Amino acid sequence: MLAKSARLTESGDFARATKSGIRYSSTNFVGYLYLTELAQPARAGLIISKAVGSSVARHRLARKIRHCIRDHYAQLPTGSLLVIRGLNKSAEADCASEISTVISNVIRKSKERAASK
RNA sequence: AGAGUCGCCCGGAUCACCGCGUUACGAAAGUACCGAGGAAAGUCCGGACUCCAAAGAGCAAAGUGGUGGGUAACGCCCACCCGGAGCAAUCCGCGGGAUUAGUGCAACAGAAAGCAAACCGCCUUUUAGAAAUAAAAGGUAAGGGUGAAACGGCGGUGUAAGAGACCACCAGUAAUUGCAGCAAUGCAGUUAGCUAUGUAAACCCCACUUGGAGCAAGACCAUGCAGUUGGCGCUUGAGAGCUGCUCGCUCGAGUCAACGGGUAGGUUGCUUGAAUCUGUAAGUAAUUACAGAUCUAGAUGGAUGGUGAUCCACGACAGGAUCCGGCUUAUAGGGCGACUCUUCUU
Repeated sequence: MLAKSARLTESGDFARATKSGIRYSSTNFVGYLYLTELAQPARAGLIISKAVGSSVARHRLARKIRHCIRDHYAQLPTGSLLVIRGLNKSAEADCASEISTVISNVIRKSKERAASK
């Protein structure tokens, strides 16, 4: 789970991450990462599609994803905004391995882009 | 032992480590407590609470519909009545009014579905014919066939054949009397005319109930902006009081429309309540009264997850969002109690 300071809470931040951030898609998840110059800790948020299932199914998926993000939280750059989107089949997916590849790929892509600038 | 009916309860358990939400303590690190459901769901009823100045009247509209009781209230619950199903326990009912307010409808089939009717059949008379029979006129609702429903039922008298035309018994309707019951209603009797129905989830009539909007209610604090044009008005009253109309009442100097511009962040409401548990008393019961004990989520991008171990039946439906009382729907599996019927043994 994530501490309160590590959560994305405002709709403006969500819009910035999903529209302007770096994107990486796997079969069941989409990861967005947006880098800021702010000196505050990295923050993360979730978007779960209603196609995942009932309220219980969506809640369970959100808990699993939050848990996985926590394992990789230390790798995130300072001031970055991370958004994970859960797609319709993601309830049956193996969250732990898939989320870790998504996060590592999105971090790698952001570093490549920073280096190319 | 088998078959069945009804009611109630549980809804994986225990431990360790890491992690999350509120609250309390603490300077901090941190520590401690508590942390989803029987349906949290559908949002179908009823309330509490908040706002609409106050919540007035009539019509309209909507809802409810056996009787009595329970309740803050209900379309809910309990008991009883009536009708239906079942051998029974028990279950089901959208259960006011269809002579005595009125209008309408009854598909298909059938001759005929509210007043009038004869398809087949039965009977009589007349005519034709040697006869079988045919035709015409009339009588007939007992029989056949149709239908969810067919003009009370069965038997007899009677008759040309028939018919409540008449008789006995039975059923039903209306009026009425007595008894039982708070009542719905039941039981017993008398009289009458001799008697067709369904539909009110058709209009309608009767009785009772209902002002509107909802916690994104409402209150407070921040942040931010820019006006322009047109209409109607300033006590001879524009407009407002968020229901369709009318009346009444109140406020009232600005207001309405179009175009354009701005903000959409936080605090509060927010959980002690028609509360839960236990006991006693009243009541057939729903429920109520009293006493004692307990404090039991309060998030706001929204808290319950991960890993490991043990046990078993290997875990269904499913996640709070202002709060209660119900209803409805979903639900793997398991447990308890009461009752009915059948069979066997003593």
